[in-house]
Amino acid sequence: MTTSDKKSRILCVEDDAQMRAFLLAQLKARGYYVQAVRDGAHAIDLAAIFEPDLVLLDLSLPTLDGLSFLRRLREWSRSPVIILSAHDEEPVKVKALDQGADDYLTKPFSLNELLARVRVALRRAEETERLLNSAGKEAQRPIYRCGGEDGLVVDFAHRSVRAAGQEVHLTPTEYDLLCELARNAGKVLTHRELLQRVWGPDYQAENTYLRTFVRHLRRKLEPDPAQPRFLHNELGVGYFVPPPDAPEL
Amino acid sequence: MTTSDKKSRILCVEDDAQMRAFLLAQLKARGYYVQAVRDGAHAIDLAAIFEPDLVLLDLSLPTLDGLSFLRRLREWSRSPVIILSAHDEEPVKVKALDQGADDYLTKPFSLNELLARVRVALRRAEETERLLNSAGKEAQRPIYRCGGEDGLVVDFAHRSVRAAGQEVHLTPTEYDLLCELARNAGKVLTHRELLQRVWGPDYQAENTYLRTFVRHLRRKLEPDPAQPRFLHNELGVGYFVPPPDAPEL
DNA sequence: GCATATTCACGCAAATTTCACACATTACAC
DNA sequence: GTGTAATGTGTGAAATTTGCGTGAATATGC
Repeated sequence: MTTSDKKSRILCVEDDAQMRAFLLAQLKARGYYVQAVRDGAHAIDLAAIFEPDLVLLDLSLPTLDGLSFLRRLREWSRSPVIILSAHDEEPVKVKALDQGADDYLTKPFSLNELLARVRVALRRAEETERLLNSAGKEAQRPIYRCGGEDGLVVDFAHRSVRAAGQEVHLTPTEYDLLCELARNAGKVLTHRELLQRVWGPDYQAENTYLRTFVRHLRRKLEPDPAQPRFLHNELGVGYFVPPPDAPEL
Repeated sequence: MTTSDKKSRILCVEDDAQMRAFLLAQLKARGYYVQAVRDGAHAIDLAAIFEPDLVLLDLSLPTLDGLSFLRRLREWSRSPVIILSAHDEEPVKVKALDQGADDYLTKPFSLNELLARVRVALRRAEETERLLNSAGKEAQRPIYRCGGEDGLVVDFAHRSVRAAGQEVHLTPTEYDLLCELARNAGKVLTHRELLQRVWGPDYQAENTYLRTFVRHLRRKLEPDPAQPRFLHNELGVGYFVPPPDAPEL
């Protein structure tokens, strides 16, 4: 085994107590550092503190279901997620995978296969980690800030947005769109890219959606929506937001 | 009209002719750039030339079986690999995953699930690509630079152009034309070539378009449009831009 | 019923296409 | 050499098409 000596951290989000105990035991026996939690709401808090290298996620959860948890997590974390579900329906799988899951196993599953897929996910994550470190790392900032004190601030972890110092409420789709732009600040994202990432792969031609939501965002964020400071259009190509302010020292 | 969303490249290694044709058709219909090949020995050669972003791999192949191909590929490539196999035995799955495969689907599989898992793999790969670019700074970002500090700079990744230190706005067609020239800097591109690549194969005779857009570009980029420094004409042949500056040491 | 998402149609601005013509360069004749 | 046609190139400005912002109407879900 040529892996680093540091234990990989696995967060296990599972409703069923028996299954939870089983996974906990098996994973710990393989030398992983495991935390288990029962419902989605707690899982979000725990994920922020624990910073897992991998998440095992049951889809049917109390308080906050698996897919919602996944979406929340993906707003600020790229940790791989393996879904463990009792449902074998194709549309559910496709949806989960498109919303950011890395793998999907149907219960009952083979323990050895699960372990193999865990190794795959951790192997990938470790690879990108190594690439980043060798290239001169720059961790993704958990906050986008632009335009100084009375400018625009997006806090990915808290899912909150401030404009001109005021907290602004955004609907889920509005927030997702803004996130996508803010995470690629300074780069023009094409209509296709935005539609695919926010609405999914079947909506790549629905330019009307984009226009509508861009308008909503501008109404809520821009001092003067007719002359955008943050949400710029590149005619015939797509949209972009300015690169973030240089962090002060 | 050319919308330059670069297609993802998929290599499909599959024994069965019918399945191969099916995958080829379905993937092409989704806008991927696909190459298909019948056996493992040829697949290795093709992978080296084609440089796929993703490999779909059948396990049972003539001349060189799937797992051997996978091991050979992994000696020099990190491209994600999805196994498509008729075998559902757990030990085979585990072995394939541990030898470097990223996913494993058992035939018969649902097309939509395969497509979703293809998207997952490509999404991951693209993410690490993006992280590398932002971390490695401009070192590996493709850029055309010519004429020193107050010269011409084209940043292909950000779709931005600077001339004489000033950011310049280009329309889609203007940008596409400049890109085509900058990508082949130092080489004269004929009228036909340029028209074909920017406007499409039906416009090879529309020399007026070229003249108009060359003029627009010169107005925006050249200090003195009447005496071009960057956008030169080869009388009776076509246009070209000078070779890029030698990278400083 | 309220908040959110989807869909539609119109006016305006930007980008592309099209046109008429001026200016160069080459080729050939004388 | 000079003159002249032929071809190719640069120019300005119209006509046309396309894309975006907008308000508002209609679904959908809690």
